[in-house]
Amino acid sequence: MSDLLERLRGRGWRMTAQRRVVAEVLDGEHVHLTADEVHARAVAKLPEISRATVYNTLGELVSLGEVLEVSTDQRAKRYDPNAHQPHHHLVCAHCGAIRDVHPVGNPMADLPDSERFGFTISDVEMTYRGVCPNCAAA
Amino acid sequence: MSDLLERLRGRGWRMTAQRRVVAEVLDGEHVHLTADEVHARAVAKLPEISRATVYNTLGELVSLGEVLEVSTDQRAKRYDPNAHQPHHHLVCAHCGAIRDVHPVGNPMADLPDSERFGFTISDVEMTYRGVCPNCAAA
DNA sequence: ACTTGCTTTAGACAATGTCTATTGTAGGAT
DNA sequence: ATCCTACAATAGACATTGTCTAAAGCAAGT
Ligand SMILES: [Mn+2]
Ligand SMILES: [Mn+2]
Ligand SMILES: [Zn+2]
Ligand SMILES: [Zn+2]
Repeated sequence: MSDLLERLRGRGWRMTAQRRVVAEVLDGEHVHLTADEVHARAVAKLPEISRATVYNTLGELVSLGEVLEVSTDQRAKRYDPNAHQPHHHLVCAHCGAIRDVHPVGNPMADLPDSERFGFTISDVEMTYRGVCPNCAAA
Repeated sequence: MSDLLERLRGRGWRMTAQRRVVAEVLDGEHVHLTADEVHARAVAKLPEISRATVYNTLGELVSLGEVLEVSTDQRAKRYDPNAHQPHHHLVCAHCGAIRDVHPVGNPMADLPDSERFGFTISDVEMTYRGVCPNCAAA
């Protein structure tokens, strides 16, 4: 994720140990951690990092478009580093596991004019729900 | 909404003034109130109703399948009496206005097997976002 | 090395929701 | 009509998630 850090530095981001560990924690595929999960993992690498800094940094990464906020349940928001490839989510109703998915088709086109109520629509968010293989086995 | 009350009584629901006003508040189309909004409107009809009772009653109505919980933002959950007609939502990104919508097509079929990760999928939730005519005018 | 403005921090505060112990009451029994 | 009792309502403590503030720390340019 050092290309992310380079990009951020180029955008005037002051580089600190705290910001580096938050960026490191958010690396990977199908990563959708809550702020407190990010904090717990960041503390493992940098014990003195505070909760406020994790929230601040996540908020900045979201503003910069480098991380997405995802709400698949009504609990804590989740932070998704897969911000550069549009996608939707598949969520296990039992354990909460989240996978990135890419349905075919154009859901925008599926909403008739008569159902648009004069809105200018810019975005559709799809959440598939079901039971993951792990939970089905148990 | 007295058919709802009849149905509930038939299911063994003890009828109280509090439950009646909550059910009354939840009557209508495109109604998506938060628990505290329900409480405020219930208080107007029955000043002594408590916040806990509103939460309890909403939770029961959800369990009974008579009201849906909807989360279109990461703020408070919203309670939707339109529980018997499957639908999705169109949300104004500016003022939060919510409309019930019925897109055509079958979004379940739009998720290829290779993207299902072994899940047994039971449901899809779609949220269209845009700007409502009111907010566009201003 | 110095300076300065950005960053971090602890903890107070806020919003939303849950739980508990007590009091009240709906509706059936008499 | 009155009584009983299990179910419901209530106040307020508590929990979770997130925001804000004021003080202290520090990155990076000079
Ligand atoms: Mn994702
Ligand atoms: Mn609805
Ligand atoms: Zn699962
Ligand atoms: Zn609007």
